[in-house]
Amino acid sequence: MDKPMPQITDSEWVVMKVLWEKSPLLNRDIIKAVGERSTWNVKTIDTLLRRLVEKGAVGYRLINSKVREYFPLVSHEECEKVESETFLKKVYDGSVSLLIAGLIKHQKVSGEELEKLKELIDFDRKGE
Amino acid sequence: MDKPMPQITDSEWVVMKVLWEKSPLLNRDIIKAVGERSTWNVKTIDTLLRRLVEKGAVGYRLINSKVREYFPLVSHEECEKVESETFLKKVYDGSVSLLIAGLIKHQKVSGEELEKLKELIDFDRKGE
DNA sequence: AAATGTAGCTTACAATTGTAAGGGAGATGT
DNA sequence: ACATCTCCCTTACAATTGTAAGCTACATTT
Repeated sequence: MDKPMPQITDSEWVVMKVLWEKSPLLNRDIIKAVGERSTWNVKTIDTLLRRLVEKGAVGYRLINSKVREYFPLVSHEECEKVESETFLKKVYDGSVSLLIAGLIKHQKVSGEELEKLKELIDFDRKGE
Repeated sequence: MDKPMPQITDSEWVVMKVLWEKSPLLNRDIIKAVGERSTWNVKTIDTLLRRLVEKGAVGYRLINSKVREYFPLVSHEECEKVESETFLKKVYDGSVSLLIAGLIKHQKVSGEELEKLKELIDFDRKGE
């Protein structure tokens, strides 16, 4: 019964992140929150939201005949996973090791982050 | 004098990877190598290559008046970096820790990879 | 030299994406 | 009740992308 995950574009991700953070939200609250994270025109945000509804990534409940409460229909985790897989495959042929090596090479990993990372790894290994 | 990095699409990445692996290459060799990694029609690969030349991501030398030898004009590393940054920003607000946590959560990191990863990290830290 | 193959140039064409404008109908303020 | 505001629906429109086909001119083979 799984529908294929809808394709969520870069711009749409911004809207989704707002809804994943807190939902349900009214249109105006979405506009406001997205507005803080972008310079898009209200109409543009409107379009993004509408497209997300069309794609089945966002749903809503009617509050009254004209006002809706929006909420995500796809989970943050699921979308993260799909995006990560696509990216990994495209750039690193699916190899996480290569990805990490790349991040380090490009100095995307600070010393502090390396520490956290080690903790994460150690924590994860206990579960094996 | 840096030109802005050309935008390289998903399909184009496949062609670039072939050229990064080995170059210069003749058209037919590119067709062959890409053909092994996709089901695209020759004409499609042709178009991708042409677009890459237009974008300035690929250059060529004339071997004779009709045959060219192609090679990358943008480095693998630079492109990796741009893609990684775009992806990180889009999905994880730029946080590498969140990315790693996500990869682990989605079980993209095998036990074996965790080991390699630790080595990488330890190696990297020696350089600090 | 004629035939054939190969590569490059031009064109195609729909879907997706980024970025919005216009209009109408119900909700709300005064 | 009238004006105004919100919100939703329809439409726009160019650029990019995926996916090719057709034509042409050298190059190579016989």
